Amino acid sequence: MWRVMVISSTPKRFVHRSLVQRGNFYGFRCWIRAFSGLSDDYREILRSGLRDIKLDDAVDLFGEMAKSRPRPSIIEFSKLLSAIAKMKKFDVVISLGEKMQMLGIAHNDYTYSILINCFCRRSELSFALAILGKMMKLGYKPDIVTLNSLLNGFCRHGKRISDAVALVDQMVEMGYQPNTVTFNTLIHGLFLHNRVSEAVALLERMVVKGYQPDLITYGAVINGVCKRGHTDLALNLLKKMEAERMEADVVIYSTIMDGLCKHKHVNDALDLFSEMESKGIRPDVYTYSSLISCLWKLLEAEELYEEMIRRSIDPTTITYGSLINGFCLQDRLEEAKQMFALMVSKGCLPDVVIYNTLINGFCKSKRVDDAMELFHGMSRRGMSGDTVTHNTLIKGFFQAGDCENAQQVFKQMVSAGVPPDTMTCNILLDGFCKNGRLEKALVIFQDLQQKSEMALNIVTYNIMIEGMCKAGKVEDAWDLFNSLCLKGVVKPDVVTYNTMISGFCGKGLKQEADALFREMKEDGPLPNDCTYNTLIRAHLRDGDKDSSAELIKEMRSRGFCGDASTISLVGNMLCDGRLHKSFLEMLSSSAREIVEQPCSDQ
DNA sequence: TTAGGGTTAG
Repeated sequence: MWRVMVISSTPKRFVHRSLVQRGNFYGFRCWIRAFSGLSDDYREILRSGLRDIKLDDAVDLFGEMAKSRPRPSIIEFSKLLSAIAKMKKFDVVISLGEKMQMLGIAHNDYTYSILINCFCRRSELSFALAILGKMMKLGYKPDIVTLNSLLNGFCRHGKRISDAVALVDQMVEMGYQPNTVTFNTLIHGLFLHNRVSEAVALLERMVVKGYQPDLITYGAVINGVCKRGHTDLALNLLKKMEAERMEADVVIYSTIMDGLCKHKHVNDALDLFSEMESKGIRPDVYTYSSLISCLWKLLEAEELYEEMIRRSIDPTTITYGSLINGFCLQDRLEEAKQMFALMVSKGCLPDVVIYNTLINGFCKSKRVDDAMELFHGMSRRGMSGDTVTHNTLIKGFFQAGDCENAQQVFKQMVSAGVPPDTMTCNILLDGFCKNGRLEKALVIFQDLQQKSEMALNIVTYNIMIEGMCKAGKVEDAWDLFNSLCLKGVVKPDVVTYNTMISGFCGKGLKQEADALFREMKEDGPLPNDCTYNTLIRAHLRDGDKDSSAELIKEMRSRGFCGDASTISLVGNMLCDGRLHKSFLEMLSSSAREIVEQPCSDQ
């Protein structure tokens, strides 16, 4: 509707001076007038400021307000729209805004501003700009709030971060004073577009220009740098806050600890945990959940769980999820299930992620039946699986060699209206290839390429190239590899090259493998340990000691070493006298241990 | 009555 209709309004401002001067008495009359015709319940909801209102109730209230005569003022409508916008139901706000239009309820600058915000949050910038134009035509000058909303729209939009930066400059030129929200929005936008150094620079410029960054500003920057592994920078920012006498809170500390843990500085994280406590900042459920999720390999995770219970910090679904995931990763499935039962007994409702974690754990442990039982348990609770649930089960059945049930789950997924994604396709293709049904995979692959809109990624092609190579169809694989290079839509990665090189080696096409390796070094992805090991084994099997030695040298110089199968091959060749002991020493330091051991019979 | 936004799980 907005697409064809330009919203109209009366430019009159509602608050009249005489009305204000008459004070409370007149205000009371207005109050009565505003709510007459509404049921008592709704009057109460409006009076209480719409806190904790549910979406359905809000929409019903809108209907009542629209029907009641005389109608409540536009201010009441704007409060309601704002409450729905806070629930992030932007599409609902937009459609109610359209309804107001149809019912002849005139918008004002606040409702326009809310609508601009909603269109921006939905990345529908053109509509936001159209409303802005309409608003200005009616004589409303956009204020900093409206402009910040618009800025947020530019920041969230895929390609318009430069426009966002330009908008701020324009705002200043037009005499607007940017505020902390302006800067925070722009900083957040820069991070969304991975422009880390510009975001950090903006924080510094803020300080230079005399704007005091707030906890949100620091939090956003610290989070942005931590997620990208720059934990040193985060710790420096923490020091800077201290220097500015700004007290970091539990969120800032938790964010840095999470970053440290995820980037393998667990001890630093635990130090920071002590530092935080010594400053009297109490860890909360986020702090504990984050630490537990990072420390699942260690006993500390379970200890931390007990500690938080002792300190009366209530675990959430996410805390339990981290613990359950930890047990699953260690294949301690019974304990995972016990934890699941514990969380349910404590009244913490499992969500789809919890189920997916457990289902994944059982599938990985080749217990697909138990995984299916959990899946049925979900239905009994009135929950339905999402794309991840189905992907996990399909993969589980394929890994158990059960193509029929894998297909069955896929069919169920489609009939239940759960949208398959690229991962689903990759799992299906890989499953059929690995279960000796390349032909079936090829049919699906062709359909996907010709008849569907599904975006295939490099993993899809890697799966097919590997499938073809393993089935001995190296020429077909090579055609597919070359078609990738020709089309240029998806770029071959190191795995693509490794798979193809391995395919050539497997067919004894060593020259082709070498040629591809050279091509890779000139104009492709960086070779990794797998590339070298594949080639080294091929050359060793061919008895080409010189080339093998050369490759080993090159591999070691790049910081890689022989993998298990290369070491085992060399070990065997050493035993039957085809190789000299020095070869093994060349491969890796850990390989020397094998030299000391007696040769196996193989 | 309008805006931004920092922490946790598959």
